Amino acid sequence: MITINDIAKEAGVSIGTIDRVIHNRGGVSKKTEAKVNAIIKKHDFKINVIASSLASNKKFEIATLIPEFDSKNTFWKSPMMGISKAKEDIEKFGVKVNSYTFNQFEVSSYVSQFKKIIASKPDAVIFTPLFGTETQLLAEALDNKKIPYIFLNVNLDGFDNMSFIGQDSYMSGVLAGKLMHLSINDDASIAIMQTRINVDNNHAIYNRISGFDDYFTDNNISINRTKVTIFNLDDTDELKEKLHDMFNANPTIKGIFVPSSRVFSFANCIDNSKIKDLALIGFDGTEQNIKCLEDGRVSFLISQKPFKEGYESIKLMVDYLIEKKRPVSKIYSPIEILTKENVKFSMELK
Amino acid sequence: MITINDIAKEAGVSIGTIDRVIHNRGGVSKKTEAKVNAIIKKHDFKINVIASSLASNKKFEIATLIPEFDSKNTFWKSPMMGISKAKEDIEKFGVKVNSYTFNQFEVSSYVSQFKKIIASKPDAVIFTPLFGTETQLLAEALDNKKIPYIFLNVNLDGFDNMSFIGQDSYMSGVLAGKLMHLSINDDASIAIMQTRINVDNNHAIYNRISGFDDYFTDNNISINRTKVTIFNLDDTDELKEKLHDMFNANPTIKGIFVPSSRVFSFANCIDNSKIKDLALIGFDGTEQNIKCLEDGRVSFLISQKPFKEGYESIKLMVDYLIEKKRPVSKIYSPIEILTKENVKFSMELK
DNA sequence: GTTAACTTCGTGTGCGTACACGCAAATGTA
DNA sequence: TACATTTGCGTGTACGCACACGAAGTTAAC
Repeated sequence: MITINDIAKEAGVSIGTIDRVIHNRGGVSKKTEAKVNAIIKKHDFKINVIASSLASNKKFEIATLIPEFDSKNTFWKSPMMGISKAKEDIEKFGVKVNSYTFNQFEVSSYVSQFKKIIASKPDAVIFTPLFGTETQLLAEALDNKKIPYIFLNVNLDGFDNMSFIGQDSYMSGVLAGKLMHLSINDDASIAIMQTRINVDNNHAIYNRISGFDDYFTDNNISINRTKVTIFNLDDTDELKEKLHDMFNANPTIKGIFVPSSRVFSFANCIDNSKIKDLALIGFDGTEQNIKCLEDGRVSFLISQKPFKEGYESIKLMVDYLIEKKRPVSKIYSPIEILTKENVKFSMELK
Repeated sequence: MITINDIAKEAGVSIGTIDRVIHNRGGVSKKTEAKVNAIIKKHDFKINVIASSLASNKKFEIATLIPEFDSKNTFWKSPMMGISKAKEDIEKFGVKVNSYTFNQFEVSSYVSQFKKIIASKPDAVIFTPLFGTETQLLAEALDNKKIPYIFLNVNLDGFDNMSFIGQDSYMSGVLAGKLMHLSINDDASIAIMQTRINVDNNHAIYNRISGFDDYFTDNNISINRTKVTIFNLDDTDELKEKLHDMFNANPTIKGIFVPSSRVFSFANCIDNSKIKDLALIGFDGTEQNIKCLEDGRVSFLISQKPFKEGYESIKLMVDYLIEKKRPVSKIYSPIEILTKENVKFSMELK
């Protein structure tokens, strides 16, 4: 393995000069440059990434901004954990990650956090552009400063974002439709549970419902589907009552589709005797959901590996910052089907 | 980020001593060691892999031995690609990977390749212990030389292997059973396609069939299941004839379970008009299988991410060689369900 | 001869690694 | 007891390889 030193000797110049040639930093005569390049080519010299990253003590800062999570809305916990994991992994490369969160129900919190980020002069930003209009303005600030940014989980068109990482929510809805179709008889009917606007990750939810609906429409399956709206998922009494009314009004309901990560809330409000005959399908392998899956109260969970999304978004950005590798513009996470049988193997390897 | 130097200062000793503590090289008094360890723990010091691998100009060599693949038996292609990818990734850490393959139908090829590996004096070996008796002898040689090894894809008990990475084939069979059950009516019947012994990855196949069977038995589902044996999958004529006979003999067959990666062979030998009403379930997201999935001739594929298995086995070993991190003794890959809807998102991120 | 503009050199830096060596206490020997 | 030898514990530092910047050398221009 040839080193910069060997080249310097062979070319009869110092390693400083070699370094300038390699990095095109100028200040080298045409003659010397040609000579050095010839030697580099001759020996197929490749820069030693290890030594390089040790020497170039460049310190990058990446800022991340995603919605906060709490014990009820745990959706954003996984991406955050992925970000944290990536943070550890890349620390050794001298890249710092500063994580910010915002309240997804308050535009003002989004804006103010974003402004903080811009003020911190990061080298790159990874964020969830939940609010279109405001993002317009904020992204412009990043564009002006030539700060690269990646959209995480929510995609908006017409922006200069380097990439988008997230799920194809529509397709995951279609898949949910298929699984539901397999799980119930054709003469049964289905309830689609909706929550009030501004729910956790509501952008995706809308698409999931479309996909779910379209599966039945496109395949000419005439299973009856009812949309039921719940106002407060944390109000167990309301939920139980609503469900009770629902089953009374429509006793043929055998499938319940919950297009959010809250399927466990429903599972916990249905009697054990009744739930046996029901197919519940929901999203995201959160702790509570997995519990329901394991004891058979939920049939399928669809997960988009949100941990990995968070993790990869950082890794991608680091690859860009350090090695100038531009990622592709859209990266879809896998749409994973979780069942009782495979769930315990579904956590990330390692 | 805390360095070895900071620790030395804080402990009031030299960095040499810190190094000895970190690597357990002895020659440090209990007192000093405790003190240093406390500081290491306090600051959560992690060795800087970059600097470490630069300094220790050690060149590790990992040998891998897995079955060869060809255009028909493509199962082993993915692990090999995972190995190749990992190879690239770790090259910069001064770790070399030498890949060997053997003919899975010839014990002698396994043994001779293994002997080559031992002769090459590798620092670690990753291999598929397909033949038990022979492995006994060969693994002993590794034990004697204190060369660590990981089992890939096939697990054998009673060995000193550092870890096993592979799938829980039994459970993937159970899952296949569940999906099959969902896909057909209770009055239909199922054909389980067996191939002659010595088929690609036959170890797993046996377990898959057990799992599949047990799903029905354990859940008291009385769907009729027939086992059909095919001698040569590459003989299209034999296959077509067998299938034809089978459907004649048992017209209620609506589900076909192929416990290997060869489900595409079956799909390609069934008329388009007939296949519409059939549920075909197979294993592994090989190119040909995915094609069948996409055009609807196969309902489900179950995949254990063999690429990732290959990739992770190397990474795990590198972590051990460089950082002395011992992996857990058994690592199961996810049992992934592939459908028409999610298959295009299932390739690895990046 | 002075200045400015180019080129190139030399070296400290990043962070561990590993080995040579120093020093003191413990043990051995006569 | 007096001295030598062995152990045990630590120190100091030369690497590994590229990076980056101040300083010095060279050339050309006026």
